[in-house]
Amino acid sequence: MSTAEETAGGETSAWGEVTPDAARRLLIAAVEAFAERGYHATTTRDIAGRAGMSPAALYIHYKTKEELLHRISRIGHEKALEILRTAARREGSPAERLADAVSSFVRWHAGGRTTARVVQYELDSLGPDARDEILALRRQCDAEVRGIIEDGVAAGDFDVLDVKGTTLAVMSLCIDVARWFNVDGPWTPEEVGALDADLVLRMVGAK
Amino acid sequence: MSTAEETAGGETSAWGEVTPDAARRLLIAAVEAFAERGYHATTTRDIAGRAGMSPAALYIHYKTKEELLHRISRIGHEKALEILRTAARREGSPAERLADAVSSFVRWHAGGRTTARVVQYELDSLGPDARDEILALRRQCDAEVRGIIEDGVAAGDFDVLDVKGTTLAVMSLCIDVARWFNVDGPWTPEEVGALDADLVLRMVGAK
DNA sequence: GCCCCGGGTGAGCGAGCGCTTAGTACGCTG
DNA sequence: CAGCGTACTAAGCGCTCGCTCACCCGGGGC
Repeated sequence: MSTAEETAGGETSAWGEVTPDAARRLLIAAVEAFAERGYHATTTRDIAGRAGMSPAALYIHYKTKEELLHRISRIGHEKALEILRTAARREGSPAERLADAVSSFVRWHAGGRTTARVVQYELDSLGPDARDEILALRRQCDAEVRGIIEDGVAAGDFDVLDVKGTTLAVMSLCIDVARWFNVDGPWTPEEVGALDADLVLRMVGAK
Repeated sequence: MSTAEETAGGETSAWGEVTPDAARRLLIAAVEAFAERGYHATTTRDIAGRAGMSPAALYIHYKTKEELLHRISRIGHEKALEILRTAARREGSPAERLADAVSSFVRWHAGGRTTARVVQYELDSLGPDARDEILALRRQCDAEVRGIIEDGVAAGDFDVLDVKGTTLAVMSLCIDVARWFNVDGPWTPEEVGALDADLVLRMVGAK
């Protein structure tokens, strides 16, 4: 139950759009199980059990186990894109917008590590069609960040050698947080967000 | 066969210490399979098939499928540690040593992406004892990088707010290469290594 | 009051899993 | 060339997987 309670605070609210209630409970159970053990090591019995239902109940709301992963992945990527888009399109200098994008994106990866892990690392478990759909969302995420960096370069605020490569490095810094961040560790999501935002501003040579 | 040939050039040579020949072939087959599909999605039949042997042959050389992952993970981490240690202990300024560490570590993740993926992302598939052993090696890797950064700070060459956090960010940049690097993509391992080394020097505020 | 229908269950199917066992081919020793 | 150990295979065991099916239960319309 500790995991359910742990995620119940900050993460569960993100799945409010999923209805009916039983389908949402199954989805949340799947996120937790996939994050803990990985997609292939998770059984449908485990997911149903965490949701307090029989194994067969899963198939009333989802056609296959993969559909669960697909739904989670799409909703998660849409949320990630929304975070980056909001930061990219706000008022402010390129440096402010980049720092905002990085710190909020990192906070999402650290605070919602359960979801972020599934979203970032279980892509290869999807079939080709679903993967292609998710990859398109991922490219849009990259494009938002690249856009900010290009703005900074155009304005003369940033000093960047390789915009595309630097964009990828910025994304690496944010995404890899989901791999190492530990809720019981020495940092809060806010602290890591602030630290990484500072490091990214250094990377782009912000004036 | 294309995968076998692809890795045969740069990666297979790293497994020279594994004997006898059949055990090495099985290990290389396992690395490829684990990297492509993940540990849990890989079957022992698949590993044996790639090595041109029957399923039962695997159990002459390895007690379990997990032992294969354990062996791969240990050898890989030892190689990673050796790379970082060599860079950390060479002659030169902290900036030169840090750039060397990052570029060679990144080259290893990009060029040997097959191996690096297994080493960096399949840790949780190991049992508790094996995982603890590997985590100790991982902490040693972090310590080597942190040592260089501390040297730079002590010498007044670097300007760093949070040494521990910056170390983690540097590791993130390197490790995440294994997630996104594509052999058919626009960059060579050397180019990514040089780019990331430059970005890391900016992160630590190298003079 | 009865029917119906959507959400749920218990039991279990076929398939594929990790791993074992009985038997075989082969090279080395005397 | 007999004897033996090592490396390997064909067959298959017991189990668990994703998923299905026959049945059940409770609330709304007539």
